[in-house]
Amino acid sequence: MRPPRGYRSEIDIKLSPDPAGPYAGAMPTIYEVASLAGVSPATVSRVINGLPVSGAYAERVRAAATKLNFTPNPTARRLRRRSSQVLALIIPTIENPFFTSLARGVEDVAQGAGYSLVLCDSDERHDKESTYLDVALAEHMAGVVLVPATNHPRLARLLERRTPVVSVDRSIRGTEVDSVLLDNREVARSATERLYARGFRRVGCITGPRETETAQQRADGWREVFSRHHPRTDPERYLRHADFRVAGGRDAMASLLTTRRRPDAVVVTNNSMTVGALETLQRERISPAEMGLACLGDLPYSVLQRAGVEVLPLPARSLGAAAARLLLDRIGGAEGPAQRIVLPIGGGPAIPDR
Amino acid sequence: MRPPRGYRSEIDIKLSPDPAGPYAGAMPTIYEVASLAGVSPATVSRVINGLPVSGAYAERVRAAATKLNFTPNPTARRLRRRSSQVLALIIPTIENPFFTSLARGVEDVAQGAGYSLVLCDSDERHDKESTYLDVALAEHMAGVVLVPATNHPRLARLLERRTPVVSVDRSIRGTEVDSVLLDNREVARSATERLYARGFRRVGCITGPRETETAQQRADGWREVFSRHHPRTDPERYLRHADFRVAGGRDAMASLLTTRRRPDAVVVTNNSMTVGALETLQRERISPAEMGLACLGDLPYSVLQRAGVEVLPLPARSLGAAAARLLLDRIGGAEGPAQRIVLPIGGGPAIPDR
DNA sequence: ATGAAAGCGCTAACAT
DNA sequence: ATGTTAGCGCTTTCAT
Repeated sequence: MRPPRGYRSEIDIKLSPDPAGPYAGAMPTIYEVASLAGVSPATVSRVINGLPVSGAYAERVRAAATKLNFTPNPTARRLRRRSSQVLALIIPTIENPFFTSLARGVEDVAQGAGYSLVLCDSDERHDKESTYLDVALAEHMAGVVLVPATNHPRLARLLERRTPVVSVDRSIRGTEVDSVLLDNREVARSATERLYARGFRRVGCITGPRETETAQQRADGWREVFSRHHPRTDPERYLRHADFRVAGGRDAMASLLTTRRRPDAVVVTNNSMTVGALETLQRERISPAEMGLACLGDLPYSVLQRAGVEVLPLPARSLGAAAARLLLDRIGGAEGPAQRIVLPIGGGPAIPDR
Repeated sequence: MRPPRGYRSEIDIKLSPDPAGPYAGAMPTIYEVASLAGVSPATVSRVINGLPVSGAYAERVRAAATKLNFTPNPTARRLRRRSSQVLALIIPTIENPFFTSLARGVEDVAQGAGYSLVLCDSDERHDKESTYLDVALAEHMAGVVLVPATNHPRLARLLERRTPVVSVDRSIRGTEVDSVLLDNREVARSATERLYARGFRRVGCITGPRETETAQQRADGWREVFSRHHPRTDPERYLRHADFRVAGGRDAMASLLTTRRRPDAVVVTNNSMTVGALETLQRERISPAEMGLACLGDLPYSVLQRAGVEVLPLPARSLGAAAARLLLDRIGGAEGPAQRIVLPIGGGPAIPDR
């Protein structure tokens, strides 16, 4: 029998939670609740956790807990249970609205299920991502939603410990984890076709890094349509790889403008690069009629109708929500091979993205 | 003497970290490191924490720790120390780039000092904010950076436990906490003056909710300049209160357009409402020459030079960084009355905001 | 159904 | 300088 801080025997009458006591600010523990209710700490624990306890006891414990303003200490709980009610979400950058939307989707689902969410910004860097995965491991997080910064994230230790991981937006080579993806090829195809339908004659493409899956797939979609329209032209002449950032889009557009027989429209495969591309067009005073533009993904803080930019919204929020649901299923013990969900793009998500 | 999992007496020869053992995925503990190094757990703890240990021992412990891939369990540590290396940042919405920029500022400083950051989205709601504050308390966070959703956040319990709190961007009525603010009045004044300088004759204003401090201060700045130009006009006729969101800006601009002797320019006091205002102008086909616009804060995903919008950047990132520094000072034990830092707006922050 | 007690992994007296 | 040990607050056998 140990004498924990604040423990009171049944004889002790002074039961008030002396608010200005020597340990002002200390949270009450189950021991204090137990002695106030006249039961054992174990019984308090059972009540908190919804295990079978006789009605009378349960009531007394609840009353005591309320009176003392008791909240179970999550740290102690986590140490003992070796698990927590916390999910990690690792995104490549918090400053791209696509990922903040995705985060909202994850958060909606997580919160609805009683989990809290820790948001981590990997800054598109393998080392930071790795660090956060270690944190998730060390902190005994219940699961991880990951937008991988590379296609070989260090998941080994996490998976060894059977912590569920779901990858979103980008897939992971080799490792068997659930993933929620977009039909990138289809969305790029559709964007390209719209520009041709609007009457443009030669549609170029600005996509992301060569080694990035989404960048490749989107380029593939564009290439397919382009080659149909220009069977004799090498599509690579009209394709630029940038880095998915504003500056990259700016430079890539500048480069396309100097191409011999330059394109009269461009598909830009993400929101940030579109902003850059527009900046270049503006600087060169090239009107929307001279150079058409399609953007994959929303530009939430832009007002672009006037500029005639063809925007193809991507269901970022749904992506996050679907990933979170998949993760919660696994946490709940769902077995079976890794799932691979591809979200429809045109179909309109149940949860609107803005 | 207890026999912890994985504990090995000095006699035990089998010292390899059997990777596929019965507890696959279990993290090594200081006990395992201790026995591998042939020292006591306390010594391991001392080495980890940089307390004085003889060179030879320290070396052996480090070798053992490396070999076992040991990481101290943060949960156990937190339980024991009653404190953690984690900061909370509570923002009203992750979907406004102003706050994500601010978050980057906090993160930069936090990470530099070895703290991790938990980002929470209060959704501008008092109840969610309150919940996150409770989480911060229960999780023994080292400190909280708060963009208050209301001017009376529930800080009592946190402060009772002497957890440092810094408010950013908005101040807190009554409570004595450090705060980092902008000179909202000045920035609004400056925006208004620019529009008059550009030749507009009657500059209206769209600001945030009546009860919000920043909304009031910005409106005050506008009112001051407006009244100087129109001493006989009631400024309230040219002021609209909205909710700092896109839809609010849209409606407020629509309302201003129907005003008798309507304004020929408008100061909009945040980025989101500016987007809404622009949408209305576009729909009504009102050109930038007919209706001037100034926006308080960056519009990172917009390309607005063409639209002639006067953008006044706000040092969001610096705001976050300054708040984090203040917080770390307090965590480090800095005493003294609550500080109130007002960041210069025009002066150009040391850390650029994009 | 309830209680006693061990122990999650670590740190901090205290003893040596 | 190093080791022993109690205990942070909780959950969970194991008895009763």
